[in-house]
Amino acid sequence: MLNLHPEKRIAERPPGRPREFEADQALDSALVVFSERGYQAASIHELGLAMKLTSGSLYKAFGDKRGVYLAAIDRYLSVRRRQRSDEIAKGATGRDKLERLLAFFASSAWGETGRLGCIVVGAATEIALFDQDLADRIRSSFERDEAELEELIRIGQSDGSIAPDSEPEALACSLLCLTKGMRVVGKTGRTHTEMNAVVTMAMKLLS
Amino acid sequence: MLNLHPEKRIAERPPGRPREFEADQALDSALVVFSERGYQAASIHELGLAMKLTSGSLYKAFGDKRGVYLAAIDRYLSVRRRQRSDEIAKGATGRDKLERLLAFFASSAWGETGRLGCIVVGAATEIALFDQDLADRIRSSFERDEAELEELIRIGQSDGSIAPDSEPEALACSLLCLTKGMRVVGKTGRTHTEMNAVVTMAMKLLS
DNA sequence: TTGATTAGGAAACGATCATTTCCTAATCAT
DNA sequence: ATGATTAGGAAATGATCGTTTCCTAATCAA
Repeated sequence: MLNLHPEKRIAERPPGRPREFEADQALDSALVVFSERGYQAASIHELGLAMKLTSGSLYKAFGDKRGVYLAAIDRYLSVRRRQRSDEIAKGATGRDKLERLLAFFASSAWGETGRLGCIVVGAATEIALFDQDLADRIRSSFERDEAELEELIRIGQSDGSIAPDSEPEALACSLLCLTKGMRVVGKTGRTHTEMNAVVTMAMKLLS
Repeated sequence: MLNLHPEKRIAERPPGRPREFEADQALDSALVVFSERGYQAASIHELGLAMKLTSGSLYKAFGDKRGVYLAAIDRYLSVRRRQRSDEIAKGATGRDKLERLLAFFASSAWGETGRLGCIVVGAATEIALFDQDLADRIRSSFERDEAELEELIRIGQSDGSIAPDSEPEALACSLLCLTKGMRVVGKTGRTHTEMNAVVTMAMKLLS
């Protein structure tokens, strides 16, 4: 008898011995190592310890160190995007949505989370110049952030919660710089209060 | 006869074979390598090529790789501080001084200079967590930047060029984040126009 | 049960890297 | 001129790192 849904069966359980680890969970552990140490300083051994994998399994699952890094970045971007859109959805007006988004960035920039740093910011400063694939990822992530900011500004201008006279493009670029900078400054150890004050200050730009 | 000024003679020409390179010039070359590659990825060989020094001379002059890095950072901070205070001195009012300072940061964040990146931002994201000496350097550099911004804001409030109602501390922290973020975003390749627009936008915060 | 397939994991490999060693070269004081 | 001192530089060293190899273990299909 013909198997009418072979791809479904394979999706449910691929051939061979099953993995003993959750890829996403392992990548979350790798993310911590990469975030605080950067790409170059994170050794395979150190990654293996954090991910609870030996070098062999790690290479079998992700190809090479760069593969782990790219997968960790993709995982990070995916999780953050979901969290962000959840936050934005809670806002009623464009202004409210934007403030929630800025507050979301701020909440990652203080205390221990702030010290950990942002893997995307790290990638931008460390290797964006020497890895085209990675450079494209970073660039498109930044463009997405910027476009999201600009969209919220336009929404706010439409619903009257944001002054119509400021240019959405320039404002979005400025807020992009501000949020990325918060992650850099946050590496030196900042407080919740300080980062909240930055958000409050940024909101003044919307009049 | 007693040499009444031995320290002066030594300062003019120390004993032994003289150096065949200018330390500051070599550090400027090292700075380029460290800025674009970061600390870990910059190899001694690569540094030697850029600085036109062999490993031996490099170790004799700077101790080790970390010594080159710290010296390059100190050189960078010293040069930038001089350029900055020169720019600030040109401004008449507090507002004018502040705008010149922001424009100075912006001028390093676009085009090829922007792609090169900032060694201090790189150090903050890459190794600030694992090197106390370096962490202190980064922190004090950021604190100095922030204090300078705050001072200019207060000057502007005194001479009436900046609105008296905004809090200098929160504003300085925000501008610190903004300027550091410009260097991160600048790594992805931005235009003079974009970065100028960010400065213009930031100036709106001053009323 | 057997074969195919994939994961787990220890060990080894080859390359690279930071650092040291050791010799030569240049300068100054005597 | 000679000794002391420091720089220049090639070569070697020891460690580490990313990666591969190879064997065992687990799962499914037949």
